[in-house]
Amino acid sequence: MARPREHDAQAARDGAVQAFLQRGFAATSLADLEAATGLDRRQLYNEHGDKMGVFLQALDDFEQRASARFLGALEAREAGKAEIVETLNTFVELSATEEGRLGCLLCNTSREPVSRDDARVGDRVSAFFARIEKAYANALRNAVKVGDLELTAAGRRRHARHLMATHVAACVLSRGGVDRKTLRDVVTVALQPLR
Amino acid sequence: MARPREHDAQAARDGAVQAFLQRGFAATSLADLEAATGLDRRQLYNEHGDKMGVFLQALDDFEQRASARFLGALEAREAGKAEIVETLNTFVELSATEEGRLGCLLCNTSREPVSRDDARVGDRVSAFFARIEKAYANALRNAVKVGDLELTAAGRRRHARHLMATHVAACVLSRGGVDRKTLRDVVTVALQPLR
DNA sequence: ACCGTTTTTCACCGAAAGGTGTAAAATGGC
DNA sequence: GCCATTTTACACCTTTCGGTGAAAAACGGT
Repeated sequence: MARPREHDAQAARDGAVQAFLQRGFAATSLADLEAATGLDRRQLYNEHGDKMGVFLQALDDFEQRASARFLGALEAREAGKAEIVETLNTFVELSATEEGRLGCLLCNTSREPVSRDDARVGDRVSAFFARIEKAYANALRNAVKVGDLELTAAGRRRHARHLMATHVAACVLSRGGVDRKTLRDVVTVALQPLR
Repeated sequence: MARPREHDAQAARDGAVQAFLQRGFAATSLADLEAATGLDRRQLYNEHGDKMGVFLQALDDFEQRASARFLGALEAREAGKAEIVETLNTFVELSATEEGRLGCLLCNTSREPVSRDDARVGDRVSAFFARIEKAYANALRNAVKVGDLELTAAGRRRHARHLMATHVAACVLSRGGVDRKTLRDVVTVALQPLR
């Protein structure tokens, strides 16, 4: 029917996510995106309309991947205390890697002006924070059910929020260049109430 | 000797800080800075060399003001448990205000590419995080000395780092649009170990 | 009144930004 | 083989970007 696509759509999306992770929305130019995706800008625009469209897609791609990788354990039906400990420890180790130094695209974006200017962006950031909180709430609920923890419903919500804040702080501090030992201490104290 | 200055230097600096708070480094143009400071770009350049110079000055101005306002109590000689509680509660209330929605210039900057590209920027961000940790460490040390708390030296450091992370998370979540009640819960749990 | 010095103002620069028009290239259907 | 359709490639547009040259304006010293 028509000319077949030559480029790898998945690789292009990954490239866009990577570019935005490194430089943010404002500082990533179309030339940067062309280099990162291997696509001509005309193709990017045919698919996503404009730069913001490319960015929104990258936000969604990142959320999907990050959720699968870092929230999957917490969102699982059988998640419990062990999964909470495991997840936060993952971030400690990650902080020492280049990937950790890039931070989280959603958390990074929350500090960009675009998250205030465009509701679609701000909403995704808020939704991601809410999802993180919900994931920890799920694990806490199970932990209580299994008898690993004693908490009221209100207490569970409070702790879920605190763990979410720790999760976010880990991403932000990691990008800020804070060393692994510092993050180790942060997580150790944050996990204390679960002991 | 020469023509006297007509503009208010302090107001101009405050304007620059405000502009960078709202739009970050990359997305703030010289035209924005002219509007925010009331100065012609030529004057900005005569004083600070280039846009980066203006930004570095704004970072320093912000740190000085933010430290005086939010770390002053913690850094005081007589700071203790009460000051820790008071400081974190301040951020909870601040989150409901427009000022809170702007976040912290240093924390916001940590996700900008410029903080990775220019060592002068990255160093200021790291130094600010370290200063926050030190402020909490000071208050914790006093609290132990007075008998309000029981902690080893290592325990104090751990808790100082955790409080620093909570402090930073409060700034970031506040900018991310998280509501006051959520932040209230975060801080409540974070302060639990001090009870 | 004049001079040296500094501030102020404004016009201007090349480069890079985001975005688009258009035609060649590559297919399946007829 | 030709057509309709879609992808690809490249040149090009306007606007805005960060940054600068140079002259006018406002003083104090003499």
